[in-house]
Amino acid sequence: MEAATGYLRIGELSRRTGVAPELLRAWERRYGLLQPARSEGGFRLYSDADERRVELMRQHLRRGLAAAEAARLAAEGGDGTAVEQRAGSSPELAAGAARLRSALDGFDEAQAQAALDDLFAAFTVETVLGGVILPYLVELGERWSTGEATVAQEHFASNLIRGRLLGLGRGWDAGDGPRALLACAPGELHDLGLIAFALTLHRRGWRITYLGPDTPVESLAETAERLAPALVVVSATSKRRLTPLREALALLAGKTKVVVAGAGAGDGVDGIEALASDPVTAALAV
Amino acid sequence: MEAATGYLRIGELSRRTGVAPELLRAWERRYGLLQPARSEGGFRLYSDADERRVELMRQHLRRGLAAAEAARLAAEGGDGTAVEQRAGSSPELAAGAARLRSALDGFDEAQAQAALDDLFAAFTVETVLGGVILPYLVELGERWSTGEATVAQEHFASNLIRGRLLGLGRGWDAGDGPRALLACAPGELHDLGLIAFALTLHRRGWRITYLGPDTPVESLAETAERLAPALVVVSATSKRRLTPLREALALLAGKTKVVVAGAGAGDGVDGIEALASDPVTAALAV
DNA sequence: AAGCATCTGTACAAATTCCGTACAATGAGG
DNA sequence: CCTCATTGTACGGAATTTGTACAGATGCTT
Repeated sequence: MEAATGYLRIGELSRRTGVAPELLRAWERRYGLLQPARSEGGFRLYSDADERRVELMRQHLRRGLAAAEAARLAAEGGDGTAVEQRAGSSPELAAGAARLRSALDGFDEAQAQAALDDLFAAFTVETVLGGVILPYLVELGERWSTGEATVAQEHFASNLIRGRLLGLGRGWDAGDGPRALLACAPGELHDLGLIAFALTLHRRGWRITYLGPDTPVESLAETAERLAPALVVVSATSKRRLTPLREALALLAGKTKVVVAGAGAGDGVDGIEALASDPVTAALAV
Repeated sequence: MEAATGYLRIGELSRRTGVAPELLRAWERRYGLLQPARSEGGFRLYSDADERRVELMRQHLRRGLAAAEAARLAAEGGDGTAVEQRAGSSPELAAGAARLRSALDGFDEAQAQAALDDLFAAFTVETVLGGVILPYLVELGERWSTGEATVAQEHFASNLIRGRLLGLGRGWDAGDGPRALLACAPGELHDLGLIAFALTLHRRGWRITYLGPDTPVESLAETAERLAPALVVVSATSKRRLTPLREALALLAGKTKVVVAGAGAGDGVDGIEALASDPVTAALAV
């Protein structure tokens, strides 16, 4: 990290951020995004905060915001991640998350269901997924890997949440939108992230065909052949679940658009695009 | 904090929702579905709330509602500004309630069932009962008493809902919890509140014996004698249905615990305890 | 002083959006 | 069968937004 006093000139900032100098000046002039100090001779001297603002600006642009709006948000220092924004701006969401967590940790089904009820009642599905459920699952995974959480806990929580999410997905293959075919890679059992992704897609108008965890490639290919979906998504938490599928997926990708998702997707496999790690943001990007 | 809402231009909103820009403008002009802010040059700037409204609109369209109707519901349900939402308003639950109400008012059974399907899929029984169904029944009663609703409407809605609730109650006699015996007072025909109460009790582990509307005291006493329930509940919407039963109930109360419920229960009758007016909270209190 | 970086101001072109109006398909009602 | 309302879509000229480019002058480093 750069020292707080380390001032950058425009060329260096441009190199670091990948934004052309002309554009940096345009953003300053048009939106007041940056207010760099000046050297004696008039050169712009950017601080670390300026660099952060540029990164934020780029994030917002990548998500499709207009430059003017992206600049407005970036100038306010708005954190780019929807999760933290929402959790930070809403004590109710944080309270609901805490309630859910303590109920699940204590194997208290009734409390957990009630907490989920309140959350879904007060917030949109996307907000609850991205702001509570997915973060909880990540945390649970970490606690499991460090031995803080038991297998039983993980199963209890997963099954309860899976039931709720599948309930939300009722009728998700109806309608007239494009169809998406989703499945976990062979051997992969963690399907909650994929379900969250499917839910978000459905709420954007997609029809969903969900094959579930541990799906053989043949089944996937066969189903894809029959349904001719607009998109096929394969999810895996580890890269080693995907590498054996390279050839089959490449073959499939010749006919339909195929993407990989989940922590194992990395930057994509053999030219097949990878989705963002956060299912909700990923769905918005499709 | 206003920062949470990033403003989208029409192209990005179109990409995210899959609705053509022309159509977004048409919905705005024809139904006032969206009221986007404007950039200095006149470009539309949509908020997160607008995006939610479009999603809702699409959901309603997918279920076969006419565009005008879908827009009315979407505007109603998605009305919440970020602030209002955080205050505890409930977009999903409210949207479902609006859909149910509109379907029941229009004698549209399929739509009503579909709305109930979605509600029960997304929320627990208690939440749907307490948050949608019972409030709707109260409102319907008021509209009926002011002449805004017809008898036919009230019957149609009651019967449809009764069918659903009794369906949920299938097998509520099984289990090994304490037993509750429930009946409406003689002359009393409104049993939906009592059914809601029974459902909630059952989900707390109770076994239910339900005698239904207009139950003679003798039948009640007889059944109580035979089953020896841990609790007997008598429901009535008007006090005058209960007063003739005072002696019989007092006799019964000597052997088992007896409570009265419903709007007619008031503060209790002759030392017999009354339940809270809201069946769901009442059941939780028992 | 040479060579490169940066400054200000203006300009431009591609992409996007605006608005009003029109049109085609659909279905309900007379 | 005809009429009419509804609803999704299309067109086309004008305006806006936004990334990029250029010119001439000045600053910084070797």
